[in-house]
Amino acid sequence: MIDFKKEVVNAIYNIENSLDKEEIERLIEIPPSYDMGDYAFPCFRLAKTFRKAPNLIAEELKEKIGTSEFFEKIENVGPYLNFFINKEKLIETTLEEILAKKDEYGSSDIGKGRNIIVEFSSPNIAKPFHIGHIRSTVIGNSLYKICKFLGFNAIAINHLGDYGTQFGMLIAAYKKWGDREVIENDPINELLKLYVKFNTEAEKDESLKDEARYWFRELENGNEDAVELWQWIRDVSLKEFNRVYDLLNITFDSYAGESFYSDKMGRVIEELEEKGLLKESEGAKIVDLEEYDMPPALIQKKDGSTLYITRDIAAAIYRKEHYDFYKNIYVVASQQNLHFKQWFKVVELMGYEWAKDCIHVPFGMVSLEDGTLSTRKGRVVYLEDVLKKAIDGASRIIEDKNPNLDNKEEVAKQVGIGAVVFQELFNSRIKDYVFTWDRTLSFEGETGPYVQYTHARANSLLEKGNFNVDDNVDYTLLKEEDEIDLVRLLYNFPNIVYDAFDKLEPSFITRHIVEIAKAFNKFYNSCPILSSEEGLKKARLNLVYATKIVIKTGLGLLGIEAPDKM
RNA sequence: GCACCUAUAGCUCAGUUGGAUAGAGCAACGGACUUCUAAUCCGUGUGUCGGGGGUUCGAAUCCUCCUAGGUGCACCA
Repeated sequence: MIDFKKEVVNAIYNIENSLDKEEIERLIEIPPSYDMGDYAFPCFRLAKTFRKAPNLIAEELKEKIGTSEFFEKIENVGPYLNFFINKEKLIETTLEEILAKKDEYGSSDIGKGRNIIVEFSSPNIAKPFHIGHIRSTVIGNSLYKICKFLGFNAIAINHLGDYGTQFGMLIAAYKKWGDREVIENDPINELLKLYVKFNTEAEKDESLKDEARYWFRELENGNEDAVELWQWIRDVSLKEFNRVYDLLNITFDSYAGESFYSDKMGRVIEELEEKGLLKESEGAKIVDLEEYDMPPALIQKKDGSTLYITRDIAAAIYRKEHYDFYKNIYVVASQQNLHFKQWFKVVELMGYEWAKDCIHVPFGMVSLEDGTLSTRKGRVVYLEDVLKKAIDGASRIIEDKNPNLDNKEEVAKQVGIGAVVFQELFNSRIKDYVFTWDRTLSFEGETGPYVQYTHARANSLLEKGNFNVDDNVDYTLLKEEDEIDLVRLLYNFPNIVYDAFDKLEPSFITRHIVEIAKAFNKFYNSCPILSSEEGLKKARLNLVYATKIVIKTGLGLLGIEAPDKM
């Protein structure tokens, strides 16, 4: 595929060698509107070296630059040198590339032979899977898919919260009040009840907390009774979680959670000791990070048991040894910024150069209209309910608009889930947001269903037009502004995918495929396709086909399906 | 108290490494289905880009101070 930006760089470099190619490339920008050009070179930077007004420089450059087969026009406007891409070349190179590569369009092999770990979702066992968990789950899944698409060997790890003092509480509570059968029937809710009851009782009776600590220690020491109970609780919880993962169509390569590292902590503590990093403080063992303006990292409690941070360090070391990762990515809420900063620093102090390859991908909080999520205060929205309501909503609309659709249930599921996931990946990760049913169940405007609908429309055209791939197409017939605008967006798709990877920001892709859908719908409304004369019809159908491919690929990278009919 | 994050149209948000007139969706109003799926398209926008100061030829974007909201700061995860 022709790289037009590179051609701009070459054209400028050939006549002006006071700047190197990298610098020219950095300076090139995209004008605010297409009628000003596709690329622009601002001459302000040269003004200093030449001691001349930038608009004069632009004028001189224009004189010298001549013509190029890649650009139909090069103009100087004020201090800018504007490049207008040769549209015929743009259309031809883009559509040929997409038709040749199909669902590989936008992919690459830059990650070949490299392992990237993406840790995401990581819910706590025995607690409900609620709307607060959706972000890590959906963002992580998308990053995982993006990494794979770029050729990396991506590894999805669900770092289950299946360990810690809370399990001591659960075991203690179960021993006191638990009933196996009742729990089997509705595991999460019943376990949650036990957990809540334990907490309220513990407020009255301090000794309960000692009991919890006792049971957690027993669990760490391998007490058979405790381990059996823990395993059972883990199993029933995971079964519940899997219902949601199935709905979302998400799978993991590993469920090695906190418990997996329970026997790998001793080594970390010894190593920290050997390297002289561990200090005794108030009976606990810490790594002092004062020098780095951070509170100390608490590695071991005074009762000898370990903490979250110890497990994360042990996990990172294990992963480096086991997967030899190129990057080790954690999709975890921004509340834990400090936690990650601390233990990344500890790993660095241990002398591991790969500390720099550990990356925290933070995201903002979800709250409800009446306040922050709080399981104990009953302010909770279950993720499964959200997904089911979205599916119901999609179902109703299908009944209304397309009651003769074949596989209505399947499509309702794809559209409903698509709406929720898309909404989740539409804004920058870092923003907090308030969950509202209205927004989640909206299927119009910049939404998942809008993009899916566009895809279905494209597919319908291809079916009715009996489209089949044919190399003998005259792309020069595509002259309409709406056609070219659409092609421009398709042309940029690979760059957008790369940016999404580079910034670990799936919303770049979400926004771009919305732009593509908008451009397509505009084209659809302004250009007749099936009723055009044969040559033009063929060229337009190829454009429709290319659009369908890119939308489907884009949605796929977000973890959203693209039904052919809806 | 200290640290980090956020602040752009009535609402929800884009705005790429500073650059040419700050853009979408929703909501509101008006228009387009006997014609390729109207979950669509077209039209209508008087924004102190939270406020002050600074750097720069040029700032929503960088620096600084302030304001508001959020989050985090030792035995939970």
